[in-house]
Amino acid sequence: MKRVPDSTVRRLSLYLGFLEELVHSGEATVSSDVLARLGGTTSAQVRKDLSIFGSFGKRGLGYFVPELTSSLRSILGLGRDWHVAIVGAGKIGLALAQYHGFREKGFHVSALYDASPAKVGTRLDSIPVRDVQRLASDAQTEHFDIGVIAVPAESAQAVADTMVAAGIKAIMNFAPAQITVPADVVTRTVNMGLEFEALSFALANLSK
Amino acid sequence: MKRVPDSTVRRLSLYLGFLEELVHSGEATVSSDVLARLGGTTSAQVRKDLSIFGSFGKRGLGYFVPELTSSLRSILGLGRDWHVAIVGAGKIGLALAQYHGFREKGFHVSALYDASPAKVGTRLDSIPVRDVQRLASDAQTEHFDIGVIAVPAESAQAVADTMVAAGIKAIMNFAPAQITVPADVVTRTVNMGLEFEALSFALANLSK
DNA sequence: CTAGCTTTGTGAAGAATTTCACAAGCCCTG
DNA sequence: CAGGGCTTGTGAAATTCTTCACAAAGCTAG
Repeated sequence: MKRVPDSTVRRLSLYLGFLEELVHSGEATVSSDVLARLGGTTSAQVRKDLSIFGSFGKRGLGYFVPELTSSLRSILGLGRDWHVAIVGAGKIGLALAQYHGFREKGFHVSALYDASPAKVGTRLDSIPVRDVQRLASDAQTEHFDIGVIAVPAESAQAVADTMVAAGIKAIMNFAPAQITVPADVVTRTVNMGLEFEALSFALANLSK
Repeated sequence: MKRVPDSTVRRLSLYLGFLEELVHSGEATVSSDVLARLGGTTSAQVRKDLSIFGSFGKRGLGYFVPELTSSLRSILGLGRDWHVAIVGAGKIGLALAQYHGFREKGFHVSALYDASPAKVGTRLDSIPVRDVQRLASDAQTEHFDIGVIAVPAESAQAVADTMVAAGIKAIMNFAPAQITVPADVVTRTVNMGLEFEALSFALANLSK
């Protein structure tokens, strides 16, 4: 398939969010111009983004909201449930495990791991916290699509390695560390420190 | 000043992280090639990134680690403390308030706000949770550099408006919502849902 | 002091992404 | 069913970002 810019995927997710609101409010159609305004971009950009995947609109009319919504869902792979294993029952791990927005989007937290004996055995919202050493063997019976790293930077690479060994092909990393994985594994790192530093940079250079 | 690509700022933050480790391990100099390898980019990219801000290296030798570290700190505006006000004492708000990494980077959480009477008046790590209605008046005596939005999507825009009214010029938004602010206010939105959807897209299209 | 090795800084080339601009298609009105 | 008004889809242009490639400069050894 044609290479899809990361920025496009990001925007498609945004459009999907708006479309879901539009479905809710009963709008039948929407134009690229309206989507653009909601998403802070241009109508040409919206059309280009969509055109990568096909032709979804009707000239003179726009896009049918329910149709486009389900097309985007399918493009983004949201038509199914993804099984998520979170490693790290600290603040971030727990916040994610409890966040219901994910469940609705099809991300189902099916397991929660930690290395600390104090946490292993406790429960969170009916999800038991298991020993991270069991991850690889658990993965043979349960299937995990996505692994979430929510541990301190020092252990991030070790956890990533465990996940790779367990056959997980997609890793979301919340640790402020660079992780390396084989080419057939996808990773994304969310580093809040970086975001704040970008804000700091912008503030420091506001006037210039 | 010359426009600085967002991607460059991001990488500079990364480099800074590596440099801090190198300072720690006592390295005297570092080459663009080493930084590139640590950051998963190319040496030319590292040099271009730095060249936007000046000339920091010595030909044939590389960069002096302590010098470059402090240059980057200063470029990123990390030479000083930023006063942060968090609105929303839910999971994300609390996780941020308690995260010590920020304090070390100069981000000082000086106030925590919430709208719920049940939370107002409680304390977290010595930080009292105050009523969000007080934000604007508090801002007249205390100065807040950065506002963090950690509330549900529905109230995000209202909180942003309050922050703008309080004179805050930089907003970090963790709510899954688009917020609009005047042109002289900087915002960044961290939307975890979007990140997971990007992972979902990648998974769904792995083979193609 | 010179030769050889290394590494920076940077124009210029190349690649990727965004914006422009317009023909083609669809709907509605009369 | 013809004309006017919209809105899409898309090549082409413009812009932005990355990579290339090499002269300039520093360091070391002899």
